[in-house]
Amino acid sequence: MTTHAPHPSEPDQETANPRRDAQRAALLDAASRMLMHGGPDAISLRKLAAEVGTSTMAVYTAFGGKEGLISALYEEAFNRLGATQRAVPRDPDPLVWLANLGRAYHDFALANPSYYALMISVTMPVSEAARHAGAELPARGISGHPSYQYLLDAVKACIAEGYFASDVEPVMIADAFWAVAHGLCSLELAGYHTSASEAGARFITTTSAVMMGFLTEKGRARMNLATRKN
Amino acid sequence: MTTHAPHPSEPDQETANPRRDAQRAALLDAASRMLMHGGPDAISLRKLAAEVGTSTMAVYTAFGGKEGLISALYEEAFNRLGATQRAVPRDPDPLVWLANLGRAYHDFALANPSYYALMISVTMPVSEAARHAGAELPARGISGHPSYQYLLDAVKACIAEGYFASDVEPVMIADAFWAVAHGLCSLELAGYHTSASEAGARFITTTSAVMMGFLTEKGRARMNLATRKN
DNA sequence: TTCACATTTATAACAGTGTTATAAACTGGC
DNA sequence: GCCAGTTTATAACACTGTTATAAATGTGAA
Repeated sequence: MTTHAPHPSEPDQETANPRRDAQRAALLDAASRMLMHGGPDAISLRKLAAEVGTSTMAVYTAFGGKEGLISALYEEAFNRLGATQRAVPRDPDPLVWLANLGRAYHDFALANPSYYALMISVTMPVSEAARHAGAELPARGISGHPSYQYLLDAVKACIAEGYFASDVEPVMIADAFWAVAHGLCSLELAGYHTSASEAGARFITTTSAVMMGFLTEKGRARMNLATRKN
Repeated sequence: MTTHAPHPSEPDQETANPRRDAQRAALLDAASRMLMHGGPDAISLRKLAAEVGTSTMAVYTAFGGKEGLISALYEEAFNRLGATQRAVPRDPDPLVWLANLGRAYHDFALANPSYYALMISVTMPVSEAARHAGAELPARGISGHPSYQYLLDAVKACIAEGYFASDVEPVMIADAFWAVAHGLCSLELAGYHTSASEAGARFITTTSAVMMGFLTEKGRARMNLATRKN
């Protein structure tokens, strides 16, 4: 609902038109609501224009078309995810930090299912079809995004601390965690897990399992101490 | 590819008339091709009817509509996955069996990206929108399907053999492997992994990691022996 | 202000889509 | 051959995103 307008940190010089930005924000907001209500297919340019009180042409001048609007929502989704990851405190223990990053990812996916589905849908093989249609994808996906960098940094810290084996590439470990988190969120959003507490336990169990897989002997010993402390 | 309809010399089983089934198969076949070409959205009932040489009404009498046709493709996808899982030999070592099941899942997803995307898309939060629209989902998803049963059996065998801890529910372990495999396939199909060999290595690394996480002390010792043998 | 240029808007038309009502064609059983 | 019961083809309906066009609006300089 609060699509942030230009603020002190980054003054947009080129688009200093408040009227245009307001309508653009209103369109994005209404589109976001439609997205959350029934997925990307539920976004109708006509209904959207009617809701904001303009014509469909506004979408074309502001976003270049429906695809551009969805790309904007796509960016919004990654920004929201990045914000949740940024909010995770950098714990002195990198394993704790990593676990908290995972929990934040999990919470985000469950709190914003439509946004999560959107960023996944673009990330899915459907993108091949979209690419074939001549459309350039909005971004390379999560890689290169700040949210992935946090994960990678946490993994590197775990390696530096001696928790994880140093003979495995950090990117591979980070991708493993990413894949696990994504897969778990997907299944959970599909409704395969009855209660929320069970889903939480499942998330912890599975992420801990893959964590265990990358631990060194020394790291495993430390891990056992940590679990005993809890 | 399709049964020869004109000649009535076919031994008529008690099943309904072969002419109808032939057209139904032709429609499903053409729809499958459209699906593989550009995803579910690329399936146009008009183009499909034109390709088969009939009208759009055929889709309604055979499948009840587009949704029914996609449901049929959905079932087809699960049947194909089930066939690949069934083809995996039941190795005396359940850990090997489990690993081979994972590889088969991986191979299927990469060989049939559109089918995989379809079964995932229905499994994804978009289903909530579809359910809200009044449509009943074709099935409960992978759970309850033979392909999941193979996975669950392999996990149970690993527990019985002493590889995996017996204090963790088999379903939870199976779901963990399922989530990992799904997440890895999703990311790979999105094109995040450059070479196929790297993707294969990543799959083995990650699945081995989560495997390691569920191993008992005894299982870990046996696992080390196995890796040494390779 | 006033004019000229650029942009954005609204309207309508276009090419699609899935779906449905209706009437013709076809089936299988007598 | 005839007669229900289906299935089909056609056309219409209600949508969709997109685009051409012209009016309205905003913008910037004289």
